[in-house]
Amino acid sequence: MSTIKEISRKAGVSPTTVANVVYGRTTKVSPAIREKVQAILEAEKYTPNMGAMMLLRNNSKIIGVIMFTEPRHNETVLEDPFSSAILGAMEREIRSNGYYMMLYISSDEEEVVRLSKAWKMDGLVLVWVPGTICRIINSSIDVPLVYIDCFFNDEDHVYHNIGLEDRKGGYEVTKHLLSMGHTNIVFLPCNPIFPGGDSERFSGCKDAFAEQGMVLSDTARVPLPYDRTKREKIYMQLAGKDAGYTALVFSSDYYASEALTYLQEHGFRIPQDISITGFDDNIFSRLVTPRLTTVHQDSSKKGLLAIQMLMRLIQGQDVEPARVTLPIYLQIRDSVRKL
Amino acid sequence: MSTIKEISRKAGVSPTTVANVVYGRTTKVSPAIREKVQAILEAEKYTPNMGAMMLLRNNSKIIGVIMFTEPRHNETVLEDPFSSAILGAMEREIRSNGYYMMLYISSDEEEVVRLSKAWKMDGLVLVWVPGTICRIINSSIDVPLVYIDCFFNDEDHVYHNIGLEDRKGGYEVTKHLLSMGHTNIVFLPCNPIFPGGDSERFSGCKDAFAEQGMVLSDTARVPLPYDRTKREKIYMQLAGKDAGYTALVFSSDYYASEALTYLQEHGFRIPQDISITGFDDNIFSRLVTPRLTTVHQDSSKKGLLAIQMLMRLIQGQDVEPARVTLPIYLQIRDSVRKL
DNA sequence: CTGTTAGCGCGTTCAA
DNA sequence: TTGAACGCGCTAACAG
Repeated sequence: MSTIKEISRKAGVSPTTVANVVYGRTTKVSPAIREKVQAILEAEKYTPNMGAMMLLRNNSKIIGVIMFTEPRHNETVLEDPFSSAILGAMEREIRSNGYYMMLYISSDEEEVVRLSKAWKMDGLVLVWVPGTICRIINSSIDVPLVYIDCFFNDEDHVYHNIGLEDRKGGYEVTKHLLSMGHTNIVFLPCNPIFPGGDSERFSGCKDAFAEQGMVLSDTARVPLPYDRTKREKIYMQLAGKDAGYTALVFSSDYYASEALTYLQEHGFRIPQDISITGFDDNIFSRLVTPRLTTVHQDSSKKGLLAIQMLMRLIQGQDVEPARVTLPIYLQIRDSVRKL
Repeated sequence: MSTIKEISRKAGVSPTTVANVVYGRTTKVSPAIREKVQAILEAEKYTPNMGAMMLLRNNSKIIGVIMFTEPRHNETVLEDPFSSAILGAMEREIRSNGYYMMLYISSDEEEVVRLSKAWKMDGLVLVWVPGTICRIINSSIDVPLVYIDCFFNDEDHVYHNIGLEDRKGGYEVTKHLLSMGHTNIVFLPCNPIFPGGDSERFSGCKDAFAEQGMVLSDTARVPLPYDRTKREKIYMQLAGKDAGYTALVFSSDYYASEALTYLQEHGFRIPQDISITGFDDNIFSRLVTPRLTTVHQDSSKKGLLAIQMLMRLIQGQDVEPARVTLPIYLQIRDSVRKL
C-alpha cells in the first residue's frame, strides 16, 4: 500500500532519501534522518512494488517452473512422488535465493514463451520437454534455461540439463534379471510423458542382452496408457502364462506398485508367478509387499541442482559441464525371483 | 521484447491504435489498419508487459498459493499425495481462469503479507494455517483469501474455508473399531502440521466412545515427530504387547502405510497382531498389504473448490456459505481385525 | 547531505 | 480515425 513517495511525505524528506535508506546507502544519509525514515518504513511495512521494478529493471526475479505434460494427465502428474520431490526442492532453493516461483503445468510451448516474456522471468526450469520443443523454446527465449530429464535432437544450442544415467539404469536392472535367469522380459514405459528417458532405459535393457550375446526384441516394449483400467488389462495379459514373460520391467515405481498390487489381488503371487522391477526407488517401492527391486535415483537432488545451475547462469557465471548426469544404482529387494 | 510503441512504429500508426486493436475495439479502427496491425502483432508475438499492467491496474492476476509448513518439513510436505493432489487441481483451475500461480511454501506470515503486496496479488489460497495466524493474515491482506483445512479461533472476520468432516471422520473410524471389538486404541496425529484438523478428528474418536458410554482418555493421543527413526520407535512401542493397544488410528494414509510396513518387517502381523487405520484414502492405502481401512476424502476437489470460490470472491460475487465442509466416508478394507 | 526529474510500458482521456 | 499527454512506483543521474 505505502509507496516511497508516501513515506517521504510522512518523514518530510525526499523520495531519494527514502530510497537511499531502503537500499542501505548509509553514507548518503545522516544518521538522524536514517533512524527516522527507518522507523516509518517499518511502521508502514513498506514493500517495493514489483511492477515498478519490472518496468525499471526489465526483470522480475521470477523463476518459471514448467512441467511439460499432456493436458489430460495434469491431475496425476504431481501425484507421482518423483514430480513432487523435484518441485519441493526447487521451491525451497528458489526462495532461499531471493527469487519467486511461478508454476505452470502444460504442454503448450507458445504459452510458455509468452509467459516468460510477459513476466520478464529471470530464468526457467523445464521438466520433461520433448526435444523438438526444446529447440523452439531455446530459440524463442533469451533468458537462462535449465532442463530436467530432457533429450535434445539438435546441437544448435548449448542445452543445460540435469539428467540421469537412464541407460545404465535399464542396463543394471536387466543385467540383474538375466543373472537371476530371466530371459523373457517386457519393458513397460510410461508413454508418452517421458519419451527420451524411456528410450534410453530400453536401450540399456538391450545392452544387457547384447552383452550376453542375446537380443531383446522391440516387441518387448509395451507403452502404458493413461487410462487405469486399460493398464490393468495389460498387466493381466502380460503376466499371464500365454504371454510367456517371467519379469515385468517398469519405468517407474508408481506403475510397478500399481501392477504388483493389482496382480496380487487377481491371484498372482509376486515374485513366484511373475517378477516385477521398478524405477526411482521412492516410497512406493518400500510400501508394497514384496518390496520392489528397483533403480535408485535422487529426484529432489535434480530439482536442487537445476536451480543452482540456473542461478549461476543468471549471474553470468560459466557452468561446466552444461549437462549433468546423476548416478543411479540398483536397489535389490524382494520382487525378483531366482529362476 | 516488442512493445506497443515498437509495433506502432512498424505499422506506421499511433500506439493508441495498436492498443485498440489488441483490446478488440474494432469500431475505433478501420478494417484495413486493423488487419495490418494484427499481422504485425502476431509476427512480433506481442505480449503485454505485466509490470506495466501491475503499475496501471494495481493488480497482477497472480494467485498466491501458500503451503503453511514448518521450515524443516519442506522437503516432505509435497510428497504426501494429499498436498500434490490439491496443488495440481489448483494449478489447473487457476490457469483456466486466466490467472497465474505463485507457489510459496513456508510458515512466515510476515513474508506472506509482504509477498501478496509486492506482487499485487488478486487473491490467495492458504493451506494449513494455524488459527492465530489466520487472524493476522486476514487483517493485513485486503484481497480475497480462501483457506483450506484451517480452523479459526475468532469471529472478527468472515473466513472462507474449504474444510472436511474431520470430526465425523474420527467418529466413523472409531465407531467401526468399536464394533469390531477394539476398545484400546491410540490416535496418532501428524503433529504439528495440521493441528486443528487432528483435534477435530480426535474429538470424533471420543464421540464414538461416549456414544457407547465409554471414555477415550487424552493419553490415547500420541503426536508423531518429524524424524523417521523416532516415529519407528513409537510404532514399535505402541504396537508392542506392553502398551496394550489393539488398534493404531492414524490421521494420514502416509504414516499409516509407513507404520504398517515397518511393523510387518519387524515381525508383527497386520491385522492379526495389531489393527491399523488410515485417513485420506489415497493411493498408499491401496498399495500396502493388507490394504488400509481408512477415511475417504477427495483432496483434489478441495483445491478445485478453493479456486472456484476465490474466483467468485475476486469478481465481487457473494459466496454462500463461506465455509464449505466436504463429506467423508468410511472405506473398509483389510487392516482391522474382528476381536 | 538532500531534492528534482526523466523515463521504463501501458491504457485512457482529451484534443485534433 | 488518430495522436499527444498523463500517471502508475521506482531509481539513477544530476542539481543544489
